[in-house]
Amino acid sequence: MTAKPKGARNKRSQGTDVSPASEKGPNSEPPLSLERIVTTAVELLDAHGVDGLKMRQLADRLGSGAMSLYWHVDNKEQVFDLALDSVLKYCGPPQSVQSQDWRGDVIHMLEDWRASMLRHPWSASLLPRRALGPNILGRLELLSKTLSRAGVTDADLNVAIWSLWNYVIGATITRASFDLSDDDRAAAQQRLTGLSEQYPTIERSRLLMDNDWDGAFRKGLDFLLDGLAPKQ
Amino acid sequence: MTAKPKGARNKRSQGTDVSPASEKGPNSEPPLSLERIVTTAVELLDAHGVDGLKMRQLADRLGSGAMSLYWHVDNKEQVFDLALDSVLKYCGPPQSVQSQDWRGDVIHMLEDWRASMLRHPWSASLLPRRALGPNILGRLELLSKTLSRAGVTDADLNVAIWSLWNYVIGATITRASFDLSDDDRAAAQQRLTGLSEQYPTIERSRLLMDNDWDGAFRKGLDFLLDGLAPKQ
DNA sequence: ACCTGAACACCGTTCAAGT
DNA sequence: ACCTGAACACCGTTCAAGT
Repeated sequence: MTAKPKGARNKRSQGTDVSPASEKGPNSEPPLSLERIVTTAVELLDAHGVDGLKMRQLADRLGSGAMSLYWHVDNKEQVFDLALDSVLKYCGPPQSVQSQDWRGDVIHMLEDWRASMLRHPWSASLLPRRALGPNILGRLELLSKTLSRAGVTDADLNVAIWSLWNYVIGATITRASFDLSDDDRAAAQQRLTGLSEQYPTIERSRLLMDNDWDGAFRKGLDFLLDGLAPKQ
Repeated sequence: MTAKPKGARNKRSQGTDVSPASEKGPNSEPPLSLERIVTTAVELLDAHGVDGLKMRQLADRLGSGAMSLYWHVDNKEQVFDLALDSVLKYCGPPQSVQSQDWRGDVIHMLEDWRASMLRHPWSASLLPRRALGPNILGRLELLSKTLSRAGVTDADLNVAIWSLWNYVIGATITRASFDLSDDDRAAAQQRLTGLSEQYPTIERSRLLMDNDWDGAFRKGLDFLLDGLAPKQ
């Protein structure tokens, strides 16, 4: 329960000639900071997935002793929270000054959200289980404001937001986990072919292969928006 | 790589007077079987969540030595696969003989699917990450067949199925994880209230509380079906 | 204020062995 | 064919201590 540093603070010049970033020099590392911990955690998560993030390995990669992390961070859960939200920052649509195209703005934000999560395939499945960080709250606030301005009533607002949330989360988790396991997917389709008399329809359409995920995502999103918001 | 039993086989009479089912009698347990393992695994998952299932505890609860499980099962992953699919069985709509109401049939199956997963809150988040078992494949086959009969062309079929899948998965995972942590949710809304100048819109609509999840689910589903399938 | 190594509790799984 | 205990490798975290 002792006080701990919260925000990121000191930016230091990077001019000194250290070994290339991919090297694990056992010395001459900059001191630990929340910033460095989160950056490195994201790298490890990208490389090894949710189950592949180990506190010891993370400390090792940062060039510090195994237990030094625990001064900056309460526990592993918090590392997940920070890494997750760090990946969800949104900078807004291209030219944003009170755009008239609310639908375009919504689609831009949601497609960017999905793309950010697909760049870090561990993130989507983590998001529903963790506390909502500032970046994801910022996205929800922006979404609310845009839909509200587009004419969605307060009574319908929460339904609209959660429908879109559900759709984006489901689509991204599914897409990411199918991406993770190409072999598994092929094996599954293979196994399915062996049982083609039990599952003739999905076997015929090759449901588990050859899908236009991006197109399908956009199409379903259009249908939802058609229903959720009044046509202008 | 030695041969192992696959299907469930011997049904044995249960007439002998043993201790009541909730007792952990150290002896007089029936022998291990895939069936018993899966049933007990589901119980433990319901009680303690995904992270709360331990192989030792599972064996203990079954009244057998810690390592006996590994004769019936390859590893913990397989326990997850079996428990997951066991929870997804579908018995079909009420009176099913070639129903004319394809839309009602689809909605019935999807709402039943969602309800089954909500009864076992660990299941939804597991489903996208694991291999597809026979029960979930059966649901997808039925969905394909119904939509196909309703006039969805082969070219549009996969898009339709995945859109619905994404929506159901996203909605259920989100709902289940919010259910799991009532306190956390209240705390989150509380924290949000403290930052109301940063997130005024979602604060005002109390996005994180008081939601009609069932109604929202049904509404979004209707919108999707409107878009995906031709009006009759 | 910041970092560290030793140690603890826990957990999945291998293995050689029992019946 | 089916079950078992001992043992291994691994991992998050506590603690008492260093600078």
